[in-house]
Amino acid sequence: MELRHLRYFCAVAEEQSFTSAARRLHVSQSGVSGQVRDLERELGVTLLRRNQREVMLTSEGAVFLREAQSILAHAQRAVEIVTRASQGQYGKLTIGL
Amino acid sequence: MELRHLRYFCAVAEEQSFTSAARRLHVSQSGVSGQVRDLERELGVTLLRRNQREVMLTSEGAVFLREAQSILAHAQRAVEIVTRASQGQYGKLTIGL
DNA sequence: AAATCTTACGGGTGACGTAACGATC
DNA sequence: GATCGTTACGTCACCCGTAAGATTT
Repeated sequence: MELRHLRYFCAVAEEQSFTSAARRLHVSQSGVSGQVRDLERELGVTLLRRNQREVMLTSEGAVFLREAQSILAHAQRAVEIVTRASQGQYGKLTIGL
Repeated sequence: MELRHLRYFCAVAEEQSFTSAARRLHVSQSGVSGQVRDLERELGVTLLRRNQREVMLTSEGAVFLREAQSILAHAQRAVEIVTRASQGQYGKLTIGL
Protein backbone atom coordinates (compact mmCIF):
# COMPACT_ATOMS: atom_id res chain seq x y z
CA MET A 1 0.00 0.00 0.00
CA GLU A 2 1.30 3.42 -0.95
CA LEU A 3 0.02 6.95 -0.53
CA ARG A 4 -1.00 6.91 -4.19
CA HIS A 5 -3.61 4.26 -3.42
CA LEU A 6 -5.02 6.42 -0.66
CA ARG A 7 -5.01 9.55 -2.81
CA TYR A 8 -6.92 7.81 -5.56
CA PHE A 9 -9.39 6.12 -3.26
CA CYS A 10 -10.14 9.33 -1.37
CA ALA A 11 -10.67 11.23 -4.59
CA VAL A 12 -13.16 8.65 -5.83
CA ALA A 13 -14.96 8.50 -2.51
CA GLU A 14 -15.20 12.26 -2.23
CA GLU A 15 -16.28 12.76 -5.82
CA GLN A 16 -18.43 9.66 -5.76
CA SER A 17 -17.20 9.10 -9.27
CA PHE A 18 -14.19 7.57 -10.96
CA THR A 19 -14.46 9.99 -13.85
CA SER A 20 -14.47 13.11 -11.69
CA ALA A 21 -11.69 11.73 -9.54
CA ALA A 22 -9.54 11.07 -12.59
CA ARG A 23 -10.08 14.61 -13.79
CA ARG A 24 -9.16 16.00 -10.40
CA LEU A 25 -6.04 13.83 -10.21
CA HIS A 26 -5.04 14.58 -13.80
CA VAL A 27 -4.78 10.92 -14.67
CA SER A 28 -6.81 8.57 -16.78
CA GLN A 29 -9.95 6.95 -15.51
CA SER A 30 -8.61 3.48 -16.09
CA GLY A 31 -5.60 4.27 -13.96
CA VAL A 32 -7.79 5.23 -11.03
CA SER A 33 -9.91 2.15 -11.51
CA GLY A 34 -6.87 -0.10 -11.51
CA GLN A 35 -5.28 1.40 -8.43
CA VAL A 36 -8.46 1.24 -6.40
CA ARG A 37 -8.94 -2.34 -7.50
CA ASP A 38 -5.40 -3.18 -6.40
CA LEU A 39 -5.98 -1.51 -3.05
CA GLU A 40 -9.13 -3.49 -2.44
CA ARG A 41 -7.36 -6.66 -3.45
CA GLU A 42 -4.49 -6.00 -1.10
CA LEU A 43 -6.78 -5.20 1.81
CA GLY A 44 -9.10 -8.05 0.95
CA VAL A 45 -11.98 -5.65 1.42
CA THR A 46 -14.49 -4.13 -0.94
CA LEU A 47 -14.37 -0.41 -0.35
CA LEU A 48 -16.73 0.81 -3.03
CA ARG A 49 -19.97 -0.49 -4.41
CA ARG A 50 -20.17 0.18 -8.11
CA ASN A 51 -23.84 0.02 -8.73
CA GLN A 52 -25.81 1.45 -11.56
CA ARG A 53 -25.23 5.13 -11.96
CA GLU A 54 -23.56 5.52 -8.59
CA VAL A 55 -20.40 4.85 -6.69
CA MET A 56 -21.11 4.33 -3.03
CA LEU A 57 -18.93 3.56 -0.06
CA THR A 58 -19.39 0.26 1.68
CA SER A 59 -19.42 0.43 5.47
CA GLU A 60 -15.83 -0.75 5.48
CA GLY A 61 -15.04 1.84 2.83
CA ALA A 62 -16.49 4.58 4.99
CA VAL A 63 -14.31 3.51 7.89
CA PHE A 64 -11.23 3.35 5.70
CA LEU A 65 -11.96 6.72 4.11
CA ARG A 66 -11.61 8.54 7.40
CA GLU A 67 -8.33 6.85 8.08
CA ALA A 68 -7.04 7.50 4.59
CA GLN A 69 -7.97 11.16 4.71
CA SER A 70 -6.32 11.50 8.06
CA ILE A 71 -3.14 9.82 6.84
CA LEU A 72 -2.93 12.02 3.76
CA ALA A 73 -3.48 15.13 5.84
CA HIS A 74 -0.78 13.98 8.21
CA ALA A 75 1.63 13.40 5.35
CA GLN A 76 0.99 16.84 3.98
CA ARG A 77 1.48 18.35 7.42
CA ALA A 78 4.77 16.49 7.80
CA VAL A 79 6.07 18.01 4.58
CA GLU A 80 5.06 21.49 5.65
CA ILE A 81 6.61 21.06 9.07
CA VAL A 82 9.97 19.92 7.79
CA THR A 83 10.01 22.46 5.00
CA ARG A 84 9.32 25.24 7.44
CA ALA A 85 11.88 23.87 9.86
CA SER A 86 14.57 23.95 7.19
CA GLN A 87 13.69 27.47 6.16
CA GLY A 88 13.62 28.66 9.74
CA GLN A 89 17.12 27.33 10.06
CA TYR A 90 17.08 27.80 13.84
CA GLY A 91 18.40 24.73 15.56
CA LYS A 92 21.60 23.33 14.21
CA LEU A 93 21.29 20.95 17.11
CA THR A 94 21.54 17.30 16.13
CA ILE A 95 19.18 15.53 18.39
CA GLY A 96 20.18 11.95 19.04
CA LEU A 97 17.45 9.40 18.27
CA MET B 1 6.36 11.07 -1.70
CA GLU B 2 5.20 7.57 -1.00
CA LEU B 3 5.07 5.39 2.10
CA ARG B 4 8.09 3.54 0.79
CA HIS B 5 10.20 6.64 1.22
CA LEU B 6 9.09 6.93 4.82
CA ARG B 7 9.69 3.26 5.52
CA TYR B 8 13.22 3.45 4.19
CA PHE B 9 14.06 6.68 5.94
CA CYS B 10 12.71 5.49 9.29
CA ALA B 11 14.68 2.27 9.03
CA VAL B 12 17.90 4.15 8.36
CA ALA B 13 17.26 6.65 11.13
CA GLU B 14 16.41 3.95 13.63
CA GLU B 15 19.34 1.74 12.70
CA GLN B 16 21.63 4.73 12.21
CA SER B 17 22.98 2.80 9.26
CA PHE B 18 22.07 2.26 5.64
CA THR B 19 23.52 -1.22 5.69
CA SER B 20 21.50 -2.38 8.69
CA ALA B 21 18.39 -0.74 7.35
CA ALA B 22 18.79 -2.53 4.03
CA ARG B 23 19.13 -5.84 5.82
CA ARG B 24 16.04 -5.17 7.87
CA LEU B 25 14.06 -4.15 4.81
CA HIS B 26 15.33 -7.06 2.74
CA VAL B 27 16.48 -4.81 -0.05
CA SER B 28 19.84 -3.73 -1.32
CA GLN B 29 21.80 -0.95 0.29
CA SER B 30 21.93 1.07 -2.89
CA GLY B 31 18.16 0.96 -3.11
CA VAL B 32 17.81 2.45 0.34
CA SER B 33 20.40 5.09 -0.45
CA GLY B 34 18.62 6.08 -3.62
CA GLN B 35 15.19 6.33 -2.07
CA VAL B 36 16.38 8.42 0.85
CA ARG B 37 18.23 10.66 -1.57
CA ASP B 38 15.09 11.08 -3.64
CA LEU B 39 13.09 11.90 -0.53
CA GLU B 40 15.55 14.56 0.55
CA ARG B 41 15.57 15.98 -2.95
CA GLU B 42 11.80 16.17 -3.06
CA LEU B 43 11.57 17.80 0.35
CA GLY B 44 14.51 20.05 -0.38
CA VAL B 45 15.83 19.17 3.04
CA THR B 46 18.84 17.20 4.22
CA LEU B 47 17.51 14.65 6.68
CA LEU B 48 20.66 12.70 7.43
CA ARG B 49 24.26 13.70 7.90
CA ARG B 50 26.53 11.05 6.44
CA ASN B 51 29.74 11.62 8.22
CA GLN B 52 32.60 9.26 8.54
CA ARG B 53 31.60 6.11 10.32
CA GLU B 54 28.20 7.43 11.35
CA VAL B 55 24.78 8.32 10.07
CA MET B 56 23.18 11.03 12.14
CA LEU B 57 19.88 12.84 11.95
CA THR B 58 19.91 16.53 11.21
CA SER B 59 17.57 18.59 13.34
CA GLU B 60 15.12 18.65 10.44
CA GLY B 61 15.53 14.91 10.09
CA ALA B 62 14.68 14.40 13.73
CA VAL B 63 11.49 16.40 13.29
CA PHE B 64 10.56 14.50 10.17
CA LEU B 65 11.33 11.14 11.75
CA ARG B 66 8.63 11.54 14.34
CA GLU B 67 6.10 12.48 11.72
CA ALA B 68 7.11 9.64 9.45
CA GLN B 69 6.91 7.07 12.23
CA SER B 70 3.52 8.37 13.19
CA ILE B 71 2.27 8.22 9.62
CA LEU B 72 3.49 4.66 9.15
CA ALA B 73 1.88 3.58 12.40
CA HIS B 74 -1.33 5.25 11.33
CA ALA B 75 -1.26 3.47 8.00
CA GLN B 76 -0.76 0.12 9.67
CA ARG B 77 -3.59 0.85 12.07
CA ALA B 78 -5.85 1.75 9.18
CA VAL B 79 -5.24 -1.60 7.55
CA GLU B 80 -5.96 -3.44 10.78
CA ILE B 81 -9.10 -1.47 11.39
CA VAL B 82 -10.60 -2.10 7.99
CA THR B 83 -9.52 -5.72 7.96
CA ARG B 84 -11.13 -6.31 11.31
CA ALA B 85 -14.21 -4.40 10.27
CA SER B 86 -14.68 -6.65 7.27
CA GLN B 87 -14.14 -9.79 9.29
CA GLY B 88 -16.23 -8.74 12.25
CA GLN B 89 -18.91 -7.63 9.86
CA TYR B 90 -20.52 -5.82 12.75
CA GLY B 91 -18.87 -2.44 13.00
CA LYS B 92 -17.13 -2.24 16.31
CA LEU B 93 -16.87 1.45 16.74
CA THR B 94 -16.30 4.14 14.28
CA ILE B 95 -13.56 6.03 15.95
CA GLY B 96 -14.13 9.65 15.27
CA LEU B 97 -11.15 11.24 13.58
C1' DA C 1 42.24 -4.49 3.34
C1' DA C 2 37.55 -4.12 5.48
C1' DA C 3 33.46 -1.58 6.01
C1' DT C 4 30.18 1.86 4.44
C1' DC C 5 27.73 5.09 1.46
C1' DT C 6 27.21 6.83 -3.35
C1' DT C 7 26.82 6.53 -8.28
C1' DA C 8 26.44 4.20 -12.79
C1' DC C 9 24.17 0.84 -15.38
C1' DG C 10 20.53 -2.95 -17.01
C1' DG C 11 16.61 -5.41 -16.31
C1' DG C 12 11.98 -6.35 -14.88
C1' DT C 13 7.85 -4.90 -12.68
C1' DG C 14 4.16 -1.84 -12.63
C1' DA C 15 1.74 2.59 -13.40
C1' DC C 16 -0.25 4.98 -17.06
C1' DG C 17 -2.92 6.19 -21.44
C1' DT C 18 -5.54 4.57 -25.46
C1' DA C 19 -9.03 1.90 -26.96
C1' DA C 20 -12.59 -1.51 -26.90
C1' DC C 21 -16.36 -3.70 -24.17
C1' DG C 22 -20.42 -4.06 -21.04
C1' DA C 23 -23.95 -1.96 -18.46
C1' DT C 24 -27.18 1.50 -17.21
C1' DC C 25 -30.09 5.46 -18.13
C1' DG D 1 -27.15 6.98 -27.93
C1' DA D 2 -24.67 8.93 -23.97
C1' DT D 3 -22.26 8.18 -19.82
C1' DC D 4 -19.61 5.49 -16.66
C1' DG D 5 -16.65 1.74 -14.95
C1' DT D 6 -13.78 -2.31 -16.34
C1' DT D 7 -10.45 -4.83 -19.01
C1' DA D 8 -6.84 -5.58 -22.56
C1' DC D 9 -2.63 -4.03 -24.27
C1' DG D 10 1.56 -1.43 -25.46
C1' DT D 11 4.71 1.97 -23.58
C1' DC D 12 7.50 4.13 -20.47
C1' DA D 13 9.03 5.35 -16.03
C1' DC D 14 11.16 3.80 -11.93
C1' DC D 15 12.48 0.62 -8.43
C1' DC D 16 15.82 -2.66 -7.56
C1' DG D 17 20.18 -5.39 -7.65
C1' DT D 18 24.99 -5.78 -9.27
C1' DA D 19 29.16 -3.67 -9.64
C1' DA D 20 32.48 -0.06 -9.40
C1' DG D 21 34.11 4.21 -6.98
C1' DA D 22 35.22 7.20 -2.94
C1' DT D 23 36.22 7.68 1.88
C1' DT D 24 37.46 6.30 6.40
C1' DT D 25 39.62 3.26 9.88
